[in-house]
Amino acid sequence: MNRHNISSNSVFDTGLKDRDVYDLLTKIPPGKVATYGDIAKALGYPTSSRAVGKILAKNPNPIVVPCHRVVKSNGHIGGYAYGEKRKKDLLEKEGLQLENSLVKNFNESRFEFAK
DNA sequence: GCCATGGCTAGTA
DNA sequence: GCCATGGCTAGTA
Repeated sequence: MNRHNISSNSVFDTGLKDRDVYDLLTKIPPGKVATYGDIAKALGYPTSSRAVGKILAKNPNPIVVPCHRVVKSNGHIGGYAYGEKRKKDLLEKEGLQLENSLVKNFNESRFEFAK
């Protein structure tokens, strides 16, 4: 951080913006999931899946931003700030079928972002 | 240097 | 389950 950047999300930043990630997440309806890579791609950073994970780890507001609807590309549910158990419970409550930590019918459960 | 990834492989059931 | 990779960021100079 320096005098040219008021924050890491400054308009002078060239990278992925936290705000854009959070905004996009609010579009995923209950019962659907997206992958870290999907989010990155939809925002124009096709190789930034790990950066998305780090942004979600900062977990701004779990009430309005459904971080729990973001999973790994192989269907594993991935991590969660409040523990994987909690993530599973939330996803199941929303109607997703899980087998251990894997999303059943993964393809059918994926949300497609508008292009 | 880290890591809430991803994808490929070995090894079990 | 392992490891290669990308991209962020803490922390030094």
